[in-house]
Amino acid sequence: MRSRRQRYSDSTKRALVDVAEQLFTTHGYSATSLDAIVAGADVTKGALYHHFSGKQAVFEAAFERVESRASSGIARATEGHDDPWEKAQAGLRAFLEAVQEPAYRQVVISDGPSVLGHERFREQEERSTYAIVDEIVRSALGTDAYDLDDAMLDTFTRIFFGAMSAAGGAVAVSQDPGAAAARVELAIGTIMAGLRQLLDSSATSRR
Amino acid sequence: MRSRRQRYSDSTKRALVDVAEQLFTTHGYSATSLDAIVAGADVTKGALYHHFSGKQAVFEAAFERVESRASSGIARATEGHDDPWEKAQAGLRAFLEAVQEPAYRQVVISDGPSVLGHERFREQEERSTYAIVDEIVRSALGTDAYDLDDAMLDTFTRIFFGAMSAAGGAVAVSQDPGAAAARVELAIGTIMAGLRQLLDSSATSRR
DNA sequence: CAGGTGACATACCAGCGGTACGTACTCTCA
DNA sequence: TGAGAGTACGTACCGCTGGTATGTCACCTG
Repeated sequence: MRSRRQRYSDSTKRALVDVAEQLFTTHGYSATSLDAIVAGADVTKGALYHHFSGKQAVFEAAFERVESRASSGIARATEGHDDPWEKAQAGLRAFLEAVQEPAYRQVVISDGPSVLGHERFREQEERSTYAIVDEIVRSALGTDAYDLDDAMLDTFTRIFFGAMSAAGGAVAVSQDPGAAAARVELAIGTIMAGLRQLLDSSATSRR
Repeated sequence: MRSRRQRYSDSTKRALVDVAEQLFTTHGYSATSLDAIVAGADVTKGALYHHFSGKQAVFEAAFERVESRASSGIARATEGHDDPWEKAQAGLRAFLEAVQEPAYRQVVISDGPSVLGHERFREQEERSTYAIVDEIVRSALGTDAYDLDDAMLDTFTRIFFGAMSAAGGAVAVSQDPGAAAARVELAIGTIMAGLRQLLDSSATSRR
């Protein structure tokens, strides 16, 4: 059992991240002031600077939470699929769902890259959603029969991840997200089917 | 001939955008102060606020310039190709070149979305680089034989544009950009070939 | 129970974007 | 041609923001 002091500390920290996530989501990073955050959490700046090194660190905490929520949702959707191509479809569907959440759109997609810097942003992503995509791509394309080396598999992951992110953004701003998501699934499904067919045929001819 | 006053006015405005583009490129949007911009252009804030409504408007002017440079480079590369699939390859290559320019990476890719907002950012893009990709996609997939409606063509454009952007980012940060670009060309080329083959076969079977 | 330390609160600062206002130059037209 | 209007700035200032320095008090430990 943590000490009483520790429990108080944890709760204020959590309150700060709670409020920060909400304000960052609704107003964006630069339009959210530290004063607003500490006022919402009912503490003062002293408390905030005791727990975090600055505004960016608060953002980072909120960012991690939003992203881990999204990635765990996707991971759950991809479980229990044996066929990698089916798994890819399920993952894509879950990804398109996750990207609709306002917090994800604002905090991760919109503010994430510029606030954390592309470097750190990529590090974060590679440990969550990107990792899932990478795993799917490798299970689908990484067989010896296709003869793709590591760098090429990486390239394919990057491409698919970029395609999904862009498509997700389009779905999110669409008037009819359901129809848009269906189109995206169809389009990417077609691309995957074509890729699969091509790789299969070249694999047999090489044999 | 414009009046003497007009010429003076134009030159200071251009000087402001020149300096702003450079500072935004090297330090990013938020780390660039208006004081630094006006000092670099050797004027005062009064001049800046006479020509622009604020910091964001200055950024927008720099943004448009950087992007039009990039898109005109891509447009030039795609000229004179009859076969749409060849045109696509040439466009992709030029895109991967353009994305390496520091100004494009920082101003357009990194700061663009969050500073302008995704809404305005997309409007800008749809009038330049995105429009080129859209045109290529439509010339390649928009034939009656493939039976894709307008919304599906839009979806494919979004997907390819996202894939190219992500791939371009990866190329830009790579230690060996040349090799990375070659891998991207190969990967996207494979995807396009597979898509083409699949669409061709389903088009003939439908006939 | 005395000293140390963790968990904040308070007061303050420099720098930032933005504004109000002043001024000099130039173009227009009676 | 010269007086008024408008353009193209310069100067001075303001409120707010992120960040810091320092104080205070509850709690834990020996």
